[in-house]
Amino acid sequence: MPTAWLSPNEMRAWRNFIESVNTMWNALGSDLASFGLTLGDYEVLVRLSEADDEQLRMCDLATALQLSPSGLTRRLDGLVSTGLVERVACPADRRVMFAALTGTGRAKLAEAAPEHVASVRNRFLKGLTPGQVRELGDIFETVRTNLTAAPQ
Amino acid sequence: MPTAWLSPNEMRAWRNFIESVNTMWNALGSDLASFGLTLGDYEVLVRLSEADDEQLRMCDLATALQLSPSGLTRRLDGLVSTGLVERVACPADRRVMFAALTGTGRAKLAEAAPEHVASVRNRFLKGLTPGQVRELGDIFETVRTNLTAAPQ
DNA sequence: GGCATTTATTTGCGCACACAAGTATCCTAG
DNA sequence: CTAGGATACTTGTGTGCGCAAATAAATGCC
Repeated sequence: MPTAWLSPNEMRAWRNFIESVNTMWNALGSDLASFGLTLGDYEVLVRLSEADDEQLRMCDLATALQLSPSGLTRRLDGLVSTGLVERVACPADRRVMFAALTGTGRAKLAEAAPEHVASVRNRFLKGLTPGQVRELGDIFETVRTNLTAAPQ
Repeated sequence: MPTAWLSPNEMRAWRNFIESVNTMWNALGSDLASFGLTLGDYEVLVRLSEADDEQLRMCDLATALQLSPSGLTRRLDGLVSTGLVERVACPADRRVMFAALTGTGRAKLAEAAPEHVASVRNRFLKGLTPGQVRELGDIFETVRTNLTAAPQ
């Protein structure tokens, strides 16, 4: 297995990448904290707001968020306790629970979204040219496709 | 505060990015699991191996790894218990502890590194052109600089 | 129709980490 | 040389999440 070391360019890309991700994630999270939301909470609200009837089955939501079933259960517990989301039983299949956006949840998302978008710009996209943004989309489309293709 | 929504290109970049990062992180972690290492453990070994005398002060290591002091203490506990790292008291300043690579730790890193490099290639760099890799380095250098510049 | 299998969710448990407080040590001003 | 503050690390506590097991319900096979 002739595993070449990373080239200088590759090393530079990799190091800058991993160093950025963590910092950026923390920054985005603390920007959202003023709304009483975590990044994870926000993602739930976005997914639900985009869904038909503003609700999703737990398992579909877990998949979309790349979360384990139990992880989603717990994350939802928090959102339910603050009234942003509610659990709705499915009449057609009594195994499934829907996570459904409440009016409060919709309002909270509307309140936080502009700030979050500004945050993404500020923390991530700010200094990049339109060409770089396009390239970034291409690159991570490749990466994403690559990752889902190679399961193991 | 005229916060424009994300353009289609920006949205595409952002979504592909966040969707990739989590999956890639998990993949890299599970690639390392066969060596009994977590990604965090591996990072510790790399940093120590690159340091003078293969040792670093805890606080410097914590900063390098973007970890809280307590987080590093606990992470090191694991590595010490498996014998890959040891704590060494500093004679000059009795407050500080060095984290020092052991022979076992050096060997473990040498064993895991080629596989990890292959993993980074396979999970991340695989489908990218050299031009894209260079661009990636540029982009995340901008992002990283941007993030450290804007503390709040 | 009845039983094994698959699917959906929650609960028990453990791990990794952050924050705050505690302890030890060093540094600086007077 | 001593008091106050800064610095380095660890410990107490709580949170978020994954894995495995438990529960419940649907589905498929005979």
